[in-house]
Amino acid sequence: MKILVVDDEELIRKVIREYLENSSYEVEEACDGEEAIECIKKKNIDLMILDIMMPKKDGYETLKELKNIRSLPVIALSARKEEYDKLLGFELGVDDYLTKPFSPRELMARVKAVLRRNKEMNYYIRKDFVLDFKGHSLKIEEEEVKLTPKEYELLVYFIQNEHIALSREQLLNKVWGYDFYGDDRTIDTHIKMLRNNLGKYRDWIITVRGMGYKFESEE
Amino acid sequence: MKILVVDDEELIRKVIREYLENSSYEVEEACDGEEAIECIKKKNIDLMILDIMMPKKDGYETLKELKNIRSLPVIALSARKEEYDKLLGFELGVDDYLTKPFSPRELMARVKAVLRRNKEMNYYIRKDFVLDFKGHSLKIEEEEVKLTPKEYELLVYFIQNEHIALSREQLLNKVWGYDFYGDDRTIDTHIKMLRNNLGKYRDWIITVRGMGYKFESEE
DNA sequence: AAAAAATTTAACAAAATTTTCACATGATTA
DNA sequence: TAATCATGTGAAAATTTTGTTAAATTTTTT
Repeated sequence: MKILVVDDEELIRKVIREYLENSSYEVEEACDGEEAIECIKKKNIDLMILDIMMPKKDGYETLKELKNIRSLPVIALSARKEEYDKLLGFELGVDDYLTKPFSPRELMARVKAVLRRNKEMNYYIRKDFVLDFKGHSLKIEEEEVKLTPKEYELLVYFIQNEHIALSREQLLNKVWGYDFYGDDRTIDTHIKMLRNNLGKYRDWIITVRGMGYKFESEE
Repeated sequence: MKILVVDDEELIRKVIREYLENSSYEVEEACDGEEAIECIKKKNIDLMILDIMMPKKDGYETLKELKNIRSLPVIALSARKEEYDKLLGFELGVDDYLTKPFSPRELMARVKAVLRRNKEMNYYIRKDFVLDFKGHSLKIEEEEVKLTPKEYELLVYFIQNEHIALSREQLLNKVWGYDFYGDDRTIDTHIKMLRNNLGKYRDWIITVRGMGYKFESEE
């Protein structure tokens, strides 16, 4: 589980990181909304802890922009209690809320609760791209996209390893199984077919020359 | 348990969602009757919390239309207390009723009560497809469809897991029991027979290649 | 116990998927 | 720029999976 901590105060980030890492979460840091969005685009974040009052790009703007990118559980932090209604009212997708100062213990409890609620990742959603893990189905623009079993498995593996370049060998081992003794290039053919099926999102599968492929949803 | 919250006020939906999710219900939202009907057609909703006064399609119309689609427990919300008799009088299948403003705590109590009362789902109704769980019978176009015991159990399990792809192994374990040591392909034969019996709805049983089968009623 | 119904198995047909391979295309380097 | 190397692509061949039928077996009913 990877958690992104967004706060302009270095000390706060440090303390939160400390606690999260003690509970063996992975931690990324960002000191403003700008950086946060960058990070979310590049890494697979499972939860964001977001300070509302920040310079540059504040919490509200960050949440608004986030909505155009992907869905992500968020715990908001703020110094003023009155913000609460505003956060809920604006429908900015905040899962929980804490006012500063808060006890780290309390934060940890919220983190666990939110992650528990969102645990069963049933969907991978980016824009109008919806992969339904339970239903083994992919929809793009509301339309069902027919994938063969290998294409589906390949896509799932890519998504589980977003942003990471995967060698052909690794793909064969993980998707085909260690006991596959066929040709490397088999993968290329499947990549081709998968790309065709992804339609307008075909270039989310990126060729890493001399190495393999990687999956990345945005630019 | 998935609960659909229908209200035109964003803030109300948010607050209700908050409370429901804290009690670990799944929540869907709709801001008018139109959307609500759409949602009910597409997802497996177990309970609807419905505001009576809404623009576009109000609560009454929504309830009327709902009756043609399927049975579903409903808790109604309204600002005026006098509505209560009307709601019951029109026999629109409202299970409980709350006047605004109400305390979330009160709502939660009603939700739990209604779900407890309706726990034993008696019918699964889609168009003229009517599965009667109590009577162990299936009717299509008013005609009784004769199912063998295995076919019936298989169908029930599919319906309880609508939209979810089920492996042959899982089906064997759940429908046949953990102590069945026969052939995988037994399922295929039963699927064939079940499909034949479903007649014009035969393709609600969808083949998930390389994996198993899933059940999905509408398009 | 016989008959009927339901379930399971096995075999084959049909359909879909996977793999291979040859060649095209595009990138990189000398 | 030519040579080289890695990847893209199309189509046939090989394989796998599913659909279907019919016969064998088990269970239930009469």
